[in-house]
Amino acid sequence: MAKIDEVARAAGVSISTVSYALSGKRPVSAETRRRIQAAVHELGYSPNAGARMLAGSQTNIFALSEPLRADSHAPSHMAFMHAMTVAARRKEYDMLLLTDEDASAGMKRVAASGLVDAILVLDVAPDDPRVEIARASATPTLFVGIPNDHADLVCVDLDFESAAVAAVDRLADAGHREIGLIGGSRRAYEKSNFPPRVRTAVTERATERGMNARAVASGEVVTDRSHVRRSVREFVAAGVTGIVLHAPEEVLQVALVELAALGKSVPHDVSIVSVGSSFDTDALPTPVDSIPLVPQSSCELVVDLAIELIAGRPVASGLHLIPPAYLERGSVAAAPPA
Amino acid sequence: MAKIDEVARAAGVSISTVSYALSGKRPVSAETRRRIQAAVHELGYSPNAGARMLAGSQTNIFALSEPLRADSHAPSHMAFMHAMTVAARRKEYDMLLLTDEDASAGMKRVAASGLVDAILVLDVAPDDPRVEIARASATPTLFVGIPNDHADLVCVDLDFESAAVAAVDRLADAGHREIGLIGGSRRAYEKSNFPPRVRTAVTERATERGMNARAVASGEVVTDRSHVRRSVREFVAAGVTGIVLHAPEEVLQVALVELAALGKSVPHDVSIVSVGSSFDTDALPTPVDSIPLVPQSSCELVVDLAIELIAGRPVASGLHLIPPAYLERGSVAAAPPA
DNA sequence: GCCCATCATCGAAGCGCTTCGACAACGTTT
DNA sequence: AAACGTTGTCGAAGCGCTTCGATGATGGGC
Repeated sequence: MAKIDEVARAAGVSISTVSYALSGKRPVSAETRRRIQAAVHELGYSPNAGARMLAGSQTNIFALSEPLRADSHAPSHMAFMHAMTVAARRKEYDMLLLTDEDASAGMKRVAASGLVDAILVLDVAPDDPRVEIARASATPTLFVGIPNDHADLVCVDLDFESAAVAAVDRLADAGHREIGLIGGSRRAYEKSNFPPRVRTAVTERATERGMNARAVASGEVVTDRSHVRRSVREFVAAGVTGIVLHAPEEVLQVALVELAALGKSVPHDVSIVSVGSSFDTDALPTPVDSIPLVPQSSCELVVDLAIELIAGRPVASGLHLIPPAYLERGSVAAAPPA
Repeated sequence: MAKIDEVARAAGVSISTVSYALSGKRPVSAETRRRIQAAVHELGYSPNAGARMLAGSQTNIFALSEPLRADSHAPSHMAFMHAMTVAARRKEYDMLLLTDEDASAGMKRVAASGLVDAILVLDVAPDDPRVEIARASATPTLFVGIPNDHADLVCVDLDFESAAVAAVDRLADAGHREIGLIGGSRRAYEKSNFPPRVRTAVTERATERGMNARAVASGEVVTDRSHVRRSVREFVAAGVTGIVLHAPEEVLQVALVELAALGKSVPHDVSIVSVGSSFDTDALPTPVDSIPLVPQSSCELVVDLAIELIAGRPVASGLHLIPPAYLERGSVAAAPPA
């Protein structure tokens, strides 16, 4: 743990010159900078975090508020936490973890103690209590996901409505007239914001395009796959030729297996599109067209916005929606003749 | 963001008295303490984290090194990260997340900058590169899991060997003579330390008890359940009456379903014990006897040990094994007559 | 009634960094 | 040759806290 004065002495300059050379906030001659960098390397110098926080006004730490409920879909949460931490590190920020039982108290604490420069909120519920804390706090707070009451908050999310519309349009363009939506678990519909948004957008767009849409929620797939299988059978019996799926990976797997069991081939008999999935549909036995929810995109955007806010630059409050991208994988074909 | 001098003024005392009243490091009269606490509450005072780090020698932050590989079992990792963060908070510590791509560099960085008081390492691989960093670092570093080369490291883990022995003994005592072990995925056997430990312990103990044991790995259950089902069928065909299972929840589910499909009832025809599972076997449709791997236990212990090290108190280096607990759930019965 | 503990409190010195203002040393402009 | 901006560097003042040594006030022992 070398200190800045040791570096200064080794390089034959003053402490402030070392500081300026490292921060780049004032010009330092090339030769001096070289000597300082050599000394830094030589001594393995790394500025003391506490001193930096105290003297500068930044901590270079974000807080990540992630409520880990027992029923959460762990892989998605992991993906987001990981993507967020990586995105932060790319900008020289570290990530401090806040847990659920701590959510509000934790946010207050890290803000009040100046431990973090900004708070990033994941897995936002429609009526999330963290919204109020955010409003009351002077520490920039950004949301990934959209609470009901989001005026004057900075929220980032995939544009689920557009994604749903794009999926429906793709099927409509291929001539499908009867489509089905398989959503997530009932719990997802209650605790999250976007499943109902997708459902509404799918049914509305289908109507606009003169299609007939039916929607079902998946059950708790980990424990019981029968619900999804039954839905698939009912869809097929009802003449559905296009399926939009907005659910975790397991649900898609089960649906594909059931279609195969029914002797229906994808995309010849039934076309299928996955919407807002945070997993890789290319990794499935049958690749599936998808409009993915890419954690990296949301996380990088939210980190960038956080940095803008920290720097005191203006950021538009309200929704920052990420335009959906349609990945063609051959699971959509022309509707079979009726 | 009130500061300590404002609290001091409001309480009519000096700054140092406030500090002592809050830390308890020197006696302060009851009356003075009362006034100070009132002022703290009134002003919403929370000590500045940076100043505290700089002046004191502690940061009250742990780093958590968690390599999130794509093939990791997200639910278990989540459970551990969460348990660790909660355990830390109970001791007034915050948790800083280190990602894999950062593992070694990140550990060095947080140690060199004095950002954290200790580093906690999760998901330890047999030949984990983080072991070397730990040895070279002055910052206390503790492992949950056991690398091959663990001399002079502080490692905490469930006593998997004893757990395996207890499971085998339970079956042996019930008169079973032919048992089968279903392990985790092949990858788990390569990347983790404990699956082979369990396998070895099970087969050795079975031999000691005069039993015949056969062991199989599960395939990648999320994508392909056939592997586990085949193993179960083969076990049954070979006359296995007791199954030890050391694998994720899904594997157990599949095994139970397959047993039912074969017309075998648990525990009447086949007894079954889960070993080292971090999930709740009570939540299954059929509760199953288990010797669980409880994240809270490991995490609380490792946090306690970290605090001892930080305080400069001696901690035995080497393995700190958590004794297994056998949870009886009625899935083991006397072996049926041959 | 005096001396010496004991207790409660205070002042001041850092902790290691950032940043502001100052100032040489130099070339440019008049 | 005087006046001026540049450029590169330095000294010193904090940032908000912890902690050490010192000091007054109190009370018990003789």
